Amino acid sequence: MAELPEVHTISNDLNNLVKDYTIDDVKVLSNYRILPDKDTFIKQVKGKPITQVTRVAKNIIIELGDNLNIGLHLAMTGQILVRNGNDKQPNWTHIILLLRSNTDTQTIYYTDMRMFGKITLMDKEQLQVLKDKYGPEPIDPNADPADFYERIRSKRTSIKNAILNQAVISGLGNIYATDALFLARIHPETPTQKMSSDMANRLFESAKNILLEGIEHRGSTLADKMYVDIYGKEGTQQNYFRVYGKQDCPNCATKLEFKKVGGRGTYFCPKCQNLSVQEQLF
DNA sequence: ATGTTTGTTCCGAT
DNA sequence: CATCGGAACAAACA
Repeated sequence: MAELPEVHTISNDLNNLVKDYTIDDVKVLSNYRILPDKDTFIKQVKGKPITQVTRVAKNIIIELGDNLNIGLHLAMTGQILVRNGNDKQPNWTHIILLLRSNTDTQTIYYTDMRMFGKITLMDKEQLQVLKDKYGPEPIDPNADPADFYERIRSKRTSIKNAILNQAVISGLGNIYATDALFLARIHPETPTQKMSSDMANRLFESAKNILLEGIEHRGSTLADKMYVDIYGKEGTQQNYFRVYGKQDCPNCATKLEFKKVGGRGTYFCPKCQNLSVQEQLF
């Protein structure tokens, strides 16, 4: 659920709220996946100041200074929620952080319905290893479309599969990838080997634009409401979806096709995103 | 009730 | 040996 725009919104808000707070107490309520292990996590984190909250691809990084970082991956149903101390504990809470500044306290709940996410304690070196796993982000001003093209062409799969591979390009998930392909007018099943540099440029630009739009709209909240910001508020990008979850092409009103590509539900316009049209362009 | 659902990793096949 | 596709992970909903 949490793709780049959602993680970006959460990490920004969290940084604004709790930067320079101290972690007063940590409660772990389940056998959630915590690395290296639960006891080490509690011991290492307790009493540490939060120097900054940042983001690496779809990971939230809570920097504690002293060469220590907490990496949070929300996967599909993870949430970070701020509630008043006397509010009811949210469903599926696994971890509670009690934070304190000179003048204020905050309670942060980490929840995850399906428990696909994980929490990793990392030193500087491990954080670098994590960063190195990821391809460039389309929203990075330094990212190079020509490099993107090379990465695409090094794969032998569908373009949809390739852009969901975070080592090729990071930040896209199924929803934004689907809309990015529509905006670039590229059929999701186009073999990467058939991508022209012009198609790659278009796709890179579309991916950048759709992710920036998602950030502007503070992410997308689907019917299941699994993504909300740290205050429990929904995003609005779902109101701007081009083809994801839609019936008809917003461009030509043709009935959209739906099929599994790489195991993921994929919507596309058979007319606007037509393989043979692309070959003509090439 | 069986089939779906957002992300990632791992295993078997190619 | 490297790479790719698909299953698996867990839970809720239709």
